[in-house]
Amino acid sequence: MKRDTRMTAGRKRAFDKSEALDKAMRVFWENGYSGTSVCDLTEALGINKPSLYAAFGNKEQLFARVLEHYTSHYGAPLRERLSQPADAPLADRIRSYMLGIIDLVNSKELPKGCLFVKSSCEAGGSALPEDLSLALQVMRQANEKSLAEVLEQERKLGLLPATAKPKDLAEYLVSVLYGLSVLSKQGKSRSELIRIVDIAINALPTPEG
Amino acid sequence: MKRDTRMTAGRKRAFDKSEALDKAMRVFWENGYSGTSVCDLTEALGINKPSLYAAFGNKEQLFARVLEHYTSHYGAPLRERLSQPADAPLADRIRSYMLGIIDLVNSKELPKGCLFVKSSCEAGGSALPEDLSLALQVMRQANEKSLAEVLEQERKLGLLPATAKPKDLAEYLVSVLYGLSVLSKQGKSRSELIRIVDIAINALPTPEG
DNA sequence: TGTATTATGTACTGATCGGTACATATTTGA
DNA sequence: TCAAATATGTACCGATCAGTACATAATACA
Repeated sequence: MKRDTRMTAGRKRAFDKSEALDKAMRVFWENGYSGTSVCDLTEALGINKPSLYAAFGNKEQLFARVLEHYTSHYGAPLRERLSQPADAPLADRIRSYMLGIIDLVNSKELPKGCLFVKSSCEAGGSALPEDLSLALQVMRQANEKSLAEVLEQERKLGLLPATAKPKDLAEYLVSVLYGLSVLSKQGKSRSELIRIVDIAINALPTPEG
Repeated sequence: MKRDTRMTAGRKRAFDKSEALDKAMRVFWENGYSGTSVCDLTEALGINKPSLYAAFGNKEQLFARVLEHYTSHYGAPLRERLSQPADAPLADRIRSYMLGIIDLVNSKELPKGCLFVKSSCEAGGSALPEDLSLALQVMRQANEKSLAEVLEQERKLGLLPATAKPKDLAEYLVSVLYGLSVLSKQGKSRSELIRIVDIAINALPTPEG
């Protein structure tokens, strides 16, 4: 069954599995889960259906791996901007993080918008299998928690007022980011999105005042 | 062909057309355009397919009417909160407007989230017909424009600084609202969403400062 | 009471959906 | 060179998709 790096008997896979995963991500990102057919996927990947099913299980399992791939390769790496130039002002780091999100949801080389937001919008009804809705829920909680933890840390360092509520602030920032991804999907330009960020930053409380 | 109010010969329609439209809206709101089948609709409406096609054309035309119904009956009426108690502070009116949106996207009697945001996320790819994507685009521009016009009016009245950019502020507010609808879909409570609004309001500039 | 007109219910269409059976091709290890 | 194992390509499965033909029922008007 499990092959990947190990060398066992059998014909070699004629396509690169992680390249295929990235291609599949773009198709789902473009058309959504229920808007993507298995034929759409096999055409984009240049493989036949049995190869896809052998490599990834089925459409639902493939989408679950796509979500993993998306967050680990595209979403999560941006989070280090929140703490990375440790001597930079918090507002600057948050701005840098949000600009990173803008470049992700408004890239020329990727579908517009955010796959995670798009999938969340599909969740709940019959369009998305329940297991995938649950997976999204888990990812959302993890993302929100990591953001709130960064802000809590900043508060302890005195870069946020003692009265600031990191969880609420995190949810606010997430709300703006979600909105940016929808606006990007609707055709807004990078500079327009940046102007939104520059306004949104003003809502953050400062230590003195 | 056209009947509606006029009295011509022929069997009477056995269902209320506008009630049917509202029911159809809820189905699309729940499952999205590509996630909703015509059978889903006929079951929810309690009618047969020929009746649906005779009354609304086809799936795409029905969805276009659903979008109209949604904005005119649920979205647009909230906008008067932006100017209505004319003596109330602008921030209070904006807050009231945003709370109205929260109650819309987080109602117990309606599907969670915003049909408009959900549909926008489906747009672009092959999941949504191009004509519907265009219709969404038009609705988005109208909504944004009306919001910006209110803010421009306020600026002229001196309730916003002369340097304020109504268009940018409108896009910022829209961004937060879009985010709220996604967060509501993800399960956030009304009180959590209100806390986000109360933070978001802080980003608005005040005349003196 | 006809007759034209419209709606309804049944039953169907071809196309596409997700998924697979099966024969064939290719690889490793014995 | 042979056998076990894995991948590929073709061709198919039943289910569901959006949409419709057609016979029947009900209504307004003459």
